[in-house]
Amino acid sequence: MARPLPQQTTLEDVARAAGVSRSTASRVLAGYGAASPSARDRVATAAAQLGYAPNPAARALATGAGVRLVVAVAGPAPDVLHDPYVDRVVRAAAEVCALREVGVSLEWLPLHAPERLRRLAEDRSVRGVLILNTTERILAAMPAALDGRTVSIGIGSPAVPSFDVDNGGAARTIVGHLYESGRRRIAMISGPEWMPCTRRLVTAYEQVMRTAGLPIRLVPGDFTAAGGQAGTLAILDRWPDTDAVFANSDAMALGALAALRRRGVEVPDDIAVAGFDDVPFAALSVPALTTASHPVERIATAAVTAVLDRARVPPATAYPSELILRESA
Amino acid sequence: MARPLPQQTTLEDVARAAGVSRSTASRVLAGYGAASPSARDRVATAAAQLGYAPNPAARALATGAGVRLVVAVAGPAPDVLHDPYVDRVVRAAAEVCALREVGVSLEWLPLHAPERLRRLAEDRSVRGVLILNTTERILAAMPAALDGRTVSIGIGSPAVPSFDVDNGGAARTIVGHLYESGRRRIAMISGPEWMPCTRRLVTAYEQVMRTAGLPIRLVPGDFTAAGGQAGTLAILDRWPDTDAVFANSDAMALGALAALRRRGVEVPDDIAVAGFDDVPFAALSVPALTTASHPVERIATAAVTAVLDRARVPPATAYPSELILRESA
DNA sequence: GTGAAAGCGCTAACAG
DNA sequence: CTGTTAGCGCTTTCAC
Repeated sequence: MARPLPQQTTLEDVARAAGVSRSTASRVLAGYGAASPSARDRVATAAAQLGYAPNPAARALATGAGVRLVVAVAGPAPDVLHDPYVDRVVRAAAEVCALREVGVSLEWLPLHAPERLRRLAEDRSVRGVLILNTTERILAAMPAALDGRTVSIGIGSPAVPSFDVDNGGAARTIVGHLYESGRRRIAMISGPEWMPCTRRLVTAYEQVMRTAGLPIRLVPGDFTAAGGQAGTLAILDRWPDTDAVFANSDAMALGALAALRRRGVEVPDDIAVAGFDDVPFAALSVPALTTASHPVERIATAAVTAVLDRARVPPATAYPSELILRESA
Repeated sequence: MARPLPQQTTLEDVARAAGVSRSTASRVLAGYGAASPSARDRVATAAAQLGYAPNPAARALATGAGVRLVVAVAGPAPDVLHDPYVDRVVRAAAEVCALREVGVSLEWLPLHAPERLRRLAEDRSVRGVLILNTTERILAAMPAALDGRTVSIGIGSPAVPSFDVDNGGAARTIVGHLYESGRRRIAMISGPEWMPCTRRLVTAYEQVMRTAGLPIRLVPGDFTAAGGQAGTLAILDRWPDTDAVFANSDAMALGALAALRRRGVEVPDDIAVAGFDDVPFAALSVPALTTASHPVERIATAAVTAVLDRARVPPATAYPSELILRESA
């Protein structure tokens, strides 16, 4: 046995001090269930005086509610966890969870083994699951036991509410901006194929371009700076007259900037470059990066709050992204 | 009551399948306490077959061990939580914790109200505490009830083991490198005054400079890019012949680069610039930033593992930082 | 070496 | 509106 912790005030103590039964105290503190104003009052006072704080473990055991929120990040390999975006989500989640005395744990969800979710479904310590990089396949494999305690930052389903940036709208805004500033031969470096958001960005880009009667110039990327450099060189090779590059992540955009500099191409004079994400250093690059900013923390907070409170939420909540105009486009 | 979760296999089930009592099964699974080889074997088999996983909440309730790890970040204001460094630590912690089915929550620890720790000490859901930006004052205010379940990334005390980068050594390496590459008028932009690591970097810098008979040129910074710009301008003003700037964070170094560019100063030809941290974009700046890389994830993992396992660890573990030579110095 | 029994702190029927 | 009662799943004395 671990060294005993200092005796903490328990619900029993509160009840005794308030002169009611434990159940009544429980009801009052829980907020629902019947309770006379006087009882309600005495319990509240006693709890405040004694500095009562419920024991989450006991509560979890009694209700079967679970004590932790699992952030499950889908991806082809465990290294998807090592991404500043994941860091931001986990941090926001850990902050929200702290208020409710629950903790966050972080796991990789193999793209091709969505049955791993079953383990989470059966684990009674799991209060809720937040899925990142959600794919159709994962949604299809979602165990029913997870219904009502799973949310997605990304695509959703009837059983899994979605909280996400309006990626399509954001892409249209960026491409629209490039168009309005006179660019006509706009290339795009997309993200990894397996990510659903990639498709949405690609579709939005293609729509805008086709509507404007402009050529599609699309090369695949991988969200890394190296990938951005490679993609940019590929674009320069295939379509030398390109006058704008929309990289679907800031890391790739920064890579694009590096590649162009090395080639002696002036940004934005010869070629405009736009990124996506607004990472901290997008403002510090040379030239400073025009990009789209996403309220990641706000989204994560809303998603986590929804799952912790078992709130009824709309099947999909879209968050606007903001165009951040700087020097590069 | 939340919708009932699917029935999970419980210790009772395992015991029944193994033909022993719950207590015996518990002992076997816990690993200590007496048990005949045969019982030991049957229980292990049954547990494996049934895919038994203990319920952490129940265990926590029975042992009083707690179900979450709190990452407490010391600082003057709640916004200390919003820092990529904190994100990295929390993410690493959440990854390690997942293996033990515990969660992480993140809290601000007011610099001037270390008594907040008492709340954590009394909270029976808290399995352990990881303190960031630890100060002497906080160590002094540490409740005894937290002994044995608290670790620090930063300075430590007899009661609180420390896991930290050898900041002094790292600073000596950086300043030494500047010296060896011929710089003699080396200025430093330090971090916030209240952070203990600031003092260590300052001391190391001063030692090296004094030993070499060189002038001390120190300006305060705040770890932000804006602060780095301001600090650099101040340095240029006060000591126009400065030939190197050591910014105590990459953000400040990047700010320094921006300020110097604006002033038409060539880096590294006129002035060398070195950073500290090796953030992802240090490699992408122009010129690419020479800096020191710290094994943040490794440190966090070790610290969290130590506190979760109640391991006996040395009072202080120092991790080496690595000099990352790039273009700026 | 093993099992019976008590209890961790809380919630939620269910009678009154 | 309130108290009684029965657990949630696990650990841990303490007799046998």
